[in-house]
Amino acid sequence: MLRWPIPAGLDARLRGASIGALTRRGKYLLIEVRDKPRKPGGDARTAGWLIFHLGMNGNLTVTDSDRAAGKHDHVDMLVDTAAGKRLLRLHDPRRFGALLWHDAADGEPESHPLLAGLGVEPLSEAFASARGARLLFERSRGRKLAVKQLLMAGQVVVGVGNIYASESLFQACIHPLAASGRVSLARYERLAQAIREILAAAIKRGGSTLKDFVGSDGQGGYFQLDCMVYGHAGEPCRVCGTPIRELVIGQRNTFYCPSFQRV
DNA sequence: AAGGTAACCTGACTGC
DNA sequence: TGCAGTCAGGTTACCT
Repeated sequence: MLRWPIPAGLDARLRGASIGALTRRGKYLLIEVRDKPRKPGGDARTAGWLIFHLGMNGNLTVTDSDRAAGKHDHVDMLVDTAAGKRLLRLHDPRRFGALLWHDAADGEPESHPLLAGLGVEPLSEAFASARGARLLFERSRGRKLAVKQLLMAGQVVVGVGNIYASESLFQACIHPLAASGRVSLARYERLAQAIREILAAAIKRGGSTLKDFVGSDGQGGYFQLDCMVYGHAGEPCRVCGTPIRELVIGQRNTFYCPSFQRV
């Protein structure tokens, strides 16, 4: 049992099928599942999509087919590869992750309830240049929600987790508690640009490893070392020397420089 | 409808 | 050594 039960009958549905396109939406991973052609030489048909979420600590690995399942290994899928039989294994100690099925009969995966309300990809054209700023601006008018919560809600832009929200707001000189509906377009332009830069830098550094995160190469990331505010409560701001402050917004730890991050 | 908050669950760490 | 308490990279569900 992960966040939700794994769909009943999933194993039978996957048996004999093949893997199609691998895509991602926000923090959800999508594996297209294709059925065998009805007759030899026919076209493989999209049966549906496996939707994975890794929660806080989950991981998906490809491992030897005879490797015994360990603690917190929840799902094994036996896959024929060019290198022989391998196991695609879902491991998730904290069980905040999920494995769901979206059937092709229900349309594109974007229509799945968990994906339907997601905002734009931060590194896509839809968030590029002034467009991201305009999205944040327009979608926040009339709202009192703190700007950090707006970022993390994923309804306007996805992928901005707790670390990157604090870091982006620092770079844009915006106080995390600023009412999102009162932030100007000009400041959202700084923020959108900060989000793109911070995420690109984090990707370049292989992500942020606070404890156990590893990337697809099995190596930890180093962006946590570049964080200006996250995890630095009480230390001098690397820009102005003012001690970094920490507060809790929406149950999440938040770090900021009280000197030049303004509401 | 928006906003707050409780919940899901385990492991690592701290302090007594 | 052990036990209790606290805290984590995310997201949904359920109140008001």
